[in-house]
Amino acid sequence: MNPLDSLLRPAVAVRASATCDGCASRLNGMCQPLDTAALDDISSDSERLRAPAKSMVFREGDPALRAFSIVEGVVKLSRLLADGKQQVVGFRFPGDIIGFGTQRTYAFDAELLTAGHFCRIDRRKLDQLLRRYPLMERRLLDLCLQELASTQDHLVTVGRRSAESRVATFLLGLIEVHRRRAMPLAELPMPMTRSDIGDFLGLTLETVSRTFAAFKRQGIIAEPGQHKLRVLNSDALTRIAEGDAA
Amino acid sequence: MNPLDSLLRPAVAVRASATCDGCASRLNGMCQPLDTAALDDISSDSERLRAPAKSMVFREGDPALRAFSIVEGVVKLSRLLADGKQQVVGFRFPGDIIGFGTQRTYAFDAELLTAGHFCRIDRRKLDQLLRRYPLMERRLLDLCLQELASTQDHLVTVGRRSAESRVATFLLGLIEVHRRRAMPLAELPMPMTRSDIGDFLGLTLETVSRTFAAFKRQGIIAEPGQHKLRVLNSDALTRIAEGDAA
DNA sequence: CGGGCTTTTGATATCCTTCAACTGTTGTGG
DNA sequence: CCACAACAGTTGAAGGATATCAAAAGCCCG
Repeated sequence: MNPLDSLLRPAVAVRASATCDGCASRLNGMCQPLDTAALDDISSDSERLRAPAKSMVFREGDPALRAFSIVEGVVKLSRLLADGKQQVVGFRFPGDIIGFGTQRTYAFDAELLTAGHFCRIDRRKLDQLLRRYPLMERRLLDLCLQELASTQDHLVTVGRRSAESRVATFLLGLIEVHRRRAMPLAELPMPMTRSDIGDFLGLTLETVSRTFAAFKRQGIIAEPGQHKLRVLNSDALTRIAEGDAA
Repeated sequence: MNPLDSLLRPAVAVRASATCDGCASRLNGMCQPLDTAALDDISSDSERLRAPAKSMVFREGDPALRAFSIVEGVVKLSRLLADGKQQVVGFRFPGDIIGFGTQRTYAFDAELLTAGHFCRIDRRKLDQLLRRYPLMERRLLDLCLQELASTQDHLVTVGRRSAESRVATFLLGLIEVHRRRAMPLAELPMPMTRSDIGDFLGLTLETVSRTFAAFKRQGIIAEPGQHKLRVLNSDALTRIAEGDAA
């Protein structure tokens, strides 16, 4: 398992698969094993919606009444700590599914970092679908296991690595997210703030800022504009991520 | 979600449920929703086995040919890093299930810390069972989601807390593990080494040792013998775990 | 009894946090 | 449209928490 997967979702590649259309096509990850009839079911049971940047998709503890498939936008998943700090559990991108599962309530906050566009399906309807199409349940289990594996990877990153290594790992993850989606790699959008990244990596925002500055000085990355990232030397990032100082 | 859950497994309480007998009774967590016929199926499909302390139940990357239900013993789950360090992902106790899922290979090493006693079921047989009893698949998904939630909790612990707070959280988790199993709380077995605990909490073994020493000095805990723990003031632990220095 | 762990404890080093000031950016209402 | 407030990012200096290195003591197994 690749340590970069920390911020990747299950290999929910946005396939250009035919049978899925409209909104349902984006539930791809979930629907992969289904036939056309099933997809029709889902299409009719789900609805699209838009939301502005900085709005909450759902909050930790809210009754988990629906699952969301991200069509457009970047979502930050986080939990609040007693002392007011937050731990960012991950970032989610188009094609990812959030809020699925069988728990009563959501386990974390989901906040949009950019304007967003979702496909939403009611929990009860999802349950019906699961009953009707057992393969979907298997698929959901797969997704969950992959998510578990990537969370464990992230645990390794946060628990045992230097600040430089953590930031390098984060950046490589960002690249991978876009590569898997076959999106242009020249200039990656990076809507999260230094603070978000710090809360994800277990660092302060100052340390993140300094590390970015160092990487820029070394010509490893560039930031051609706000929230835009250009990776100039990903090999160097790989080396740094792997923990060597050499 | 309780931060202590980090080292707890899904609420696989060992119910004194009747229908489950012999080996299958310990697959309780998995079988919970099943009827007697199904349990017979499982009983006949699973086998018991014993293994000595320090033996490996399975290794990261091995083909995931079977799932194990722990009847007796404590198992350490860990992943190896490039630089030779290890990250301990969690500890598992009697009643817990390890190695289940739909992945091709195991995602981590599973090593016995004590002598152990398992119930083992073949992956192919498990798949057949899942096909035959869809409820079991749902149950597996539940387990996975709970595991995910507790891993995220642990992420918070490792990412954002002081050494004292991490150790306190670990100890509270140990208490909770035993409480849930209705085992005697006066003197907890604690088979893991300082090094294991450090690798779990993202600390060095020296820091763990010093923190234990400090807690003993303050009369919060005692170690009446090797690998035995007595918690004298769990309120203090709770306070420390919650991150205050006050 | 001896060898190899594990644990403890000390001294020192270092990485990261904290605190603080300043700059740059964005969005908003006059 | 500009001024200003709020927010995001940068940079510096100092201090602290934890890692690292080292040595000795305790414990278990053969």
